[in-house]
Amino acid sequence: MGLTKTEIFSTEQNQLATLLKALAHPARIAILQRILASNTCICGDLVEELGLAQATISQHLKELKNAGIIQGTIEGVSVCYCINPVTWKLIETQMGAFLGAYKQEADCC
Amino acid sequence: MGLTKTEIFSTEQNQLATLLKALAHPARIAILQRILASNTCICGDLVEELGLAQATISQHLKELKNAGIIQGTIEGVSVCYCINPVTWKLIETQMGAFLGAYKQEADCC
DNA sequence: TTTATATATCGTAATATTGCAATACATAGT
DNA sequence: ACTATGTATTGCAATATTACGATATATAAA
Repeated sequence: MGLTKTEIFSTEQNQLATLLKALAHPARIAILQRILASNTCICGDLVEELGLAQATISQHLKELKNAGIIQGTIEGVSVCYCINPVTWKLIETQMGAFLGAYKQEADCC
Repeated sequence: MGLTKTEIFSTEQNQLATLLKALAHPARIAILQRILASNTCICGDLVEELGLAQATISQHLKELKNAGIIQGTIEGVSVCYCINPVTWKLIETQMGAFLGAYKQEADCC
């Protein structure tokens, strides 16, 4: 146990859950907001700006990369990260469909 | 360690992360989709339809309830669950702002 | 009151996540 | 080659999550 039973759910359910899990940490939200705010690559900077150790931030960046949410390019000594537009669009689409499925009708509870 | 450093992030970052975390499991997405599909309360039913033990589903329902995403009303022997419209709206707003902050400009990476 | 049914809680095992120090790696400049 | 700088990886401790059997609780029906 302690292992999610992915096999009993649909591919879309698992995919959306995986994407949301990658977003579901304040440090990763902060990292993404920092990238979004600059509207371009972010090279370095992140370690000084967030109050976390360099190893911790590198780990969060790796998770975002693994989920396909960001992509990195080596730029000399440092690495530049930016949003992966394809995955971002996917999140918007899947999340939009999920959230939009709620039609607020008569209150029942 | 093993404990998220919530104190170094903003209230909004922590709130969004908490809400997304509650959604970030295929079983909980499936539960919510089941409620959304019926467009009304769901009383019972969930245990037979998902392939998880009753205790496990009850635990997932509790997490969704704790996050304020669903609300339950005792209806005789069973309990009826439905979407909490306030929280659902909050998720839509916060997530919309977060995702909408991405303006796809020139590719840099 | 007893029984049946539905849901919640407890306890526990397996696994995952978070955070960081230490260290490795990789590139730029000297 | 050596050094400095930025990032990744490793190893580990603390904590959280997932799943479920067993059991408790609560209401309805007999």
